[in-house]
Amino acid sequence: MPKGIILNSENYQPGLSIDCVIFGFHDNQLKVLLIKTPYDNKWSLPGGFVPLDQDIDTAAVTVLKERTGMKGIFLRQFATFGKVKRNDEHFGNAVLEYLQIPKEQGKWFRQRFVTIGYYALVDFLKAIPQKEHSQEIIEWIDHKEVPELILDHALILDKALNTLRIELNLMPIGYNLLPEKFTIPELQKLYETILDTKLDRRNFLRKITNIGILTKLDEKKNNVAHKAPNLYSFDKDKYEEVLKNGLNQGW
Amino acid sequence: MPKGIILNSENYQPGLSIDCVIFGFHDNQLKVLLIKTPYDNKWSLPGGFVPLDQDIDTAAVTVLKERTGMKGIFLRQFATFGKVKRNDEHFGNAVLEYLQIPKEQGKWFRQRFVTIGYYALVDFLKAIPQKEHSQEIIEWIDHKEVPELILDHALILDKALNTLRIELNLMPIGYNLLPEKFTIPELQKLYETILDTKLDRRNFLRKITNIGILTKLDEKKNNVAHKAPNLYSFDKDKYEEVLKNGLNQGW
DNA sequence: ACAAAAGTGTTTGGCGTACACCCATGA
DNA sequence: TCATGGGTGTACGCCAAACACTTTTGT
Repeated sequence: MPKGIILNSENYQPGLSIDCVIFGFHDNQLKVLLIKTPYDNKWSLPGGFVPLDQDIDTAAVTVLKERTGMKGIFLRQFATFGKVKRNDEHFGNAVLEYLQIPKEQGKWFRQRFVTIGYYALVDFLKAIPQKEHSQEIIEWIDHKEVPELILDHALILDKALNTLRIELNLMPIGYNLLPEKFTIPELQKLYETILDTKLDRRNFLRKITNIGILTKLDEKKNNVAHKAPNLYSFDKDKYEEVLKNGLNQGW
Repeated sequence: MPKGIILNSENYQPGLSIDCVIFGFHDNQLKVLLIKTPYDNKWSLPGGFVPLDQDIDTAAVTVLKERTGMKGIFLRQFATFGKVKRNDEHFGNAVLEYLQIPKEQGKWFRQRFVTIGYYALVDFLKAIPQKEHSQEIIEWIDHKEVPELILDHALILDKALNTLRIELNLMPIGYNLLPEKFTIPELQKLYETILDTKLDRRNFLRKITNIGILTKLDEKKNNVAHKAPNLYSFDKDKYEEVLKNGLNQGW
């Protein structure tokens, strides 16, 4: 929240917030969009409050649009966090001080906030981090080099990543994180990064093409060291279909 | 909430509730614990509010304990529901009227409630539905014969069941829903009921025993028509281990 | 004896895994 | 020409799916 703009707590769902874990993929790294808090040396997930007249999903979409300039993005609720101690007193006071809110009026910030976690998958190149004001620092950070986060945001991030790992088995994912045209090795790197393992190239190719959502383009990536890899795109229709039905049925 | 006992809204997290989808298994039916609303011909999921000094998970445990008399049960948060319109005006007024609360003081009930959904798996025979007061009607109802529910509870129930279906592929489940000693056909019926399909007996046996969490007992079920099936129990240690690591790794 | 449910084994096909060779390109 | 990464194919093993016969027990 920008300094000086005091939110009217009457207009928001009390004690409830949204936090978004926004994932992007670039330079073979899984990145997370984080915001530096001005009053502390910690970072935070982009988040917001829930207007009384907005669905929680809508509020999450709003956060995403404000922070990436993008609409119609893959966005999914994954968990809600509501430990009594998740707002520590220290945090509340630091915010109040920074925003110069008298303590009596600071009830809003010191109450326990229950926060609903959403994670989003976005095309790194299309999502331009948006500052809410000129001094704000908002950056893509490699998920392996995440600095100290406020509150329980580390826990939230962790849970988001875990959810992503599990959902990777239930649905194809690259569609949202890669540009329209991409190569199989790029897609594989994405999977490897998310899962934090190495995968076999040949087996990966077979498995991913067997899903039937990829279209091999008659085009190769250029300006590239070594042999030029083939470009692919997602078959949107088939992708949607698989999304609905799921991948690994199991039983 | 029992008639006449007016809750002090000061003590609860505003605009937030817990709803529990409590599953049991009996007579080859997947059952859900539901409560009849006194002021309407609809039913509702057991739920409650979140005391300011309680974690949301704790509040869910409390609901479960109040309603089944059981502690230490399988309980899992699965989604949070917060559409603006999920509290319809009509519902709020009906509650207020029944509880004889003046409309001015009824702000608490007419605000939009965001509700956190939990689902629980319990041993039908051990969980005795607990009334909060003598007139209350609380019953196990076959999930295929669920009557009309208030608000968006049908949606919540649906989502819970869907989550259960998905998690069935990630972990063994019968442990929580069956008595200590059970037969393979019973376990199979449970799976069939949850998934709403028929499974092959022989393949099911192989698959389920291959997981390595079952102990074949030297004992058969008696007082049963036809050939007496063997009794099994879960190997708690191995079960816990599998729970941690998950079943279908996928990638 | 018969019906209904339980126990058991085999075959087949597909998918996951492991692994090796050739090709294209920039340095 | 060499190093690096990309593309392709094959053999093996396991698991899942399909399927039939025997056993037990109550009626």
